[in-house]
Amino acid sequence: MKAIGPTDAGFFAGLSTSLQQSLLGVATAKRYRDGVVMHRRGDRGRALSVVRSGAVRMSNIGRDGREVTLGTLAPGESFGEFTLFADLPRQFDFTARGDTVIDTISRARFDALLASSPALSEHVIRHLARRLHQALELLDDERRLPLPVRLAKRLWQWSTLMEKPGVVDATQQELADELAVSRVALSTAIRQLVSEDLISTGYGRIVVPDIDRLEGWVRTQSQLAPAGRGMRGP
Amino acid sequence: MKAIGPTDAGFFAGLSTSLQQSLLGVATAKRYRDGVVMHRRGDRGRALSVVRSGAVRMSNIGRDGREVTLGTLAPGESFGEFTLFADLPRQFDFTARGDTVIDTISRARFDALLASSPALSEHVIRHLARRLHQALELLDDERRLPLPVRLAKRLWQWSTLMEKPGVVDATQQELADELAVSRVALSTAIRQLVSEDLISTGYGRIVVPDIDRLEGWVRTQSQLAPAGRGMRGP
DNA sequence: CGAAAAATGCTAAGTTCTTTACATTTGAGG
DNA sequence: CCTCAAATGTAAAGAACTTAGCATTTTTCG
Repeated sequence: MKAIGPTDAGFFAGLSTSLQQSLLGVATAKRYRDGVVMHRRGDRGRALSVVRSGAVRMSNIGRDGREVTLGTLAPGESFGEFTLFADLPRQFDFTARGDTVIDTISRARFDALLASSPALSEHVIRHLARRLHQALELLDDERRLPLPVRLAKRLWQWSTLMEKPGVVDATQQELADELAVSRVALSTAIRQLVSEDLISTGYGRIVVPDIDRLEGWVRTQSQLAPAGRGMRGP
Repeated sequence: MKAIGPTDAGFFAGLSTSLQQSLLGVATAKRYRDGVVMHRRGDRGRALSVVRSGAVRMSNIGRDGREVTLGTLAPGESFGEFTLFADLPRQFDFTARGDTVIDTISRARFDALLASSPALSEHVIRHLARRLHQALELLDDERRLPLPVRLAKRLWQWSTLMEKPGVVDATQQELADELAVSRVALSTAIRQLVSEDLISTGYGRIVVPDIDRLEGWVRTQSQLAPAGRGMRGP
């Protein structure tokens, strides 16, 4: 899965160039190979991390020893906010997916910048609010939408982030993990989307021939007001 | 469901008394009767709301017209952060549950205070980080834990918030909505907890005789490091 | 090229949850 | 106290998903 960033959810999105440079100036780049565990649940390291390249998988281990994936962070996206802003230990395991480079900013350095820059404060607030919004939407989707729609939505989102828009490089097992279902269930959902000509499959890849049409289908199926651009009140 | 606040997640938790008073000073109290819809998805009203008494249910309407509850906010908890900090429209419908009083602070007034108080800024950041943390934990729980454990966890959390600790006043239908399962499935889960002597049932109520034991059981079943007080790194 | 590894396709049994339906119990209000 | 509405208990059928297993296709790499 090669993604390009930064995305809307990216930590730097909407931040002034000068502040971006201040932050990157105090950041340390670290490189991780595929599969390397960067942080474990419970760790108390205090730092904000931004994915520069590659991807980071957030996961947890169930009582039966199996991993449950919570999501994958694309370049531009960040993690470690809790260790920095809420003084909480790491909530999940963080694993590099593919060769991955992470920019890390220590809490001390971040706090120093934060103290001297109200604009950065505002930005962090906006960033956290957006992240929370996304998390709640994900929760809502998982409760409300049938699997094929959830899959389509995820594919739509990813297809726009990929190096080649419309080509999602991920195995069915990885997609199944992302959606927290079995590979068999995912396979069935894929078949449905294929039969509607919304996607086509390849070896280790899904191709979305018409991203806009997929988006439209998702909107129809989830049947909610756009809520992105949003409707005036009464 | 009568709860007392403010909780850990409450907006005012950890905020200095003087700032609390400044905020409440510019707040407007509004009263809603049981079942009244306060905001609808897509509304663009910009204000932060804090539950003073009663409760607020967040929900959404699926394509088949049925409501899906996302959670219930107890006294002290807040909503509307997105409209204030991320300039996003309302994500859900907000409905009063029982007679409910809400303190509302307009965006303009909040921003004014925010600009003049770095301490408030810090507080908002901490608050949002905590909320995000909770949301991700909920998502993780939903993916990882079987229904009886999820139910037990919710009951444990609620039982500590209630007016009478250990007594959760909610119907099985309401609990089922909270957990996004059918009443039949919830009933089965309740039976399991009852058979382990962790809870007992009443008419419109669940009684938790030993909250600590319930907490211990949940921890055993979810089998994760405490992560609250948390383990040093290597 | 050829073998091994990885990924997909598919089947079948078993589990969990939903839907629907109805009987029973409990509490509220006249 | 009595009636009715609300809440609970339970059963049966069906849908969705899991688990396990194996065959087939595709890629990788010696």
